[in-house]
Amino acid sequence: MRLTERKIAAALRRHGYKLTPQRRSVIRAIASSQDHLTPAAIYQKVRQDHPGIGLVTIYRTLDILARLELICELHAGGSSHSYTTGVLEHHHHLICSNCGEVIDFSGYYLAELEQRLSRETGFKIERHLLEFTGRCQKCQQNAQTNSQ
Amino acid sequence: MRLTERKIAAALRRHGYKLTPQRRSVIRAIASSQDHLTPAAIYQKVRQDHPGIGLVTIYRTLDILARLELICELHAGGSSHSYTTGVLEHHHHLICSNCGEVIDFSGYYLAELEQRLSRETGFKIERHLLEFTGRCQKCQQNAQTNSQ
DNA sequence: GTGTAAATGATAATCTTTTTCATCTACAGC
DNA sequence: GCTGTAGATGAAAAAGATTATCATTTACAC
Repeated sequence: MRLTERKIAAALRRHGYKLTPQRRSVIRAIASSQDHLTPAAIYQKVRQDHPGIGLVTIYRTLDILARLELICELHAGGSSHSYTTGVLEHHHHLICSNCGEVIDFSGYYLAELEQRLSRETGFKIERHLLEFTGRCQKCQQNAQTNSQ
Repeated sequence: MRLTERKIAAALRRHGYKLTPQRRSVIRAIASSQDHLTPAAIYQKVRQDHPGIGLVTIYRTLDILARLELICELHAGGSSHSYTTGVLEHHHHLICSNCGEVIDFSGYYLAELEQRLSRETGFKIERHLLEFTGRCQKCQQNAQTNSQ
């Protein structure tokens, strides 16, 4: 289940951050979209409400939200990170290398491997990142059509 | 088993790329190090042999080598990518969030999950990225010492 | 209300990576 | 061994993404 705008805003306050209209707007932009958005895309969306907002504020807000794990950061191959609403349920990503579509999946746990690694290396594991990259169905079909 | 400098060089030639001293030097820098190196670090190493080399050449060479999968690209959290010798055996990364140490591990295959995802989403999966992040033993000990 | 610590926005700096283009060179073919 | 040429290089600058600085503004605890 995805976090709602209200829950994210409340969590922000709870952690001692001020709830400014700008931050609220950034949160709304992310929460209202199903996609993973880059800072630049969020900037565009937020400027519709706040024409004067600075890109800096976007970065700062994203940084806080990501640190609190209220949004989820995606390290796709591209030049820029992107973000989406945090989820209560842990999940991973499947990314189309052609069109960039991102599908979330979950239900597969790496706990066993994590324990083994921890035992063998002495690491205290905090996080993991699992991403698959490939061609989505649509892009496979397009590629076929174009080459025939 | 890691690829050697000679094998990488040969593969480059085989794919129709010219084997310039600069490229050879970049390959040597990567192959002679156990660590994952950033483009900037490789630049520093290579300049010892080729004082006149441009950073651009490093980027171009890394781009080719990564595309041919002769070296392996790491998307650590940091601001820059890093690279290490390609390996014949598929592997994953365990990264210390404090000191940046990288440990490779393998022997855990995601084939089953990959098949399931492919079946459920229609994706043709090409690649995956699995990274664990945590604190290495040394950094855990240091943290303890400092806080007492 | 009011004071203050935190947040904002403008500007500029920084850092990584890419583009452009004139010059150079590895190497295939002789 | 030469030589021609496609491909590679290096210098410089552009392009992007992100971060730092700082004067001004504002949310909110009291």
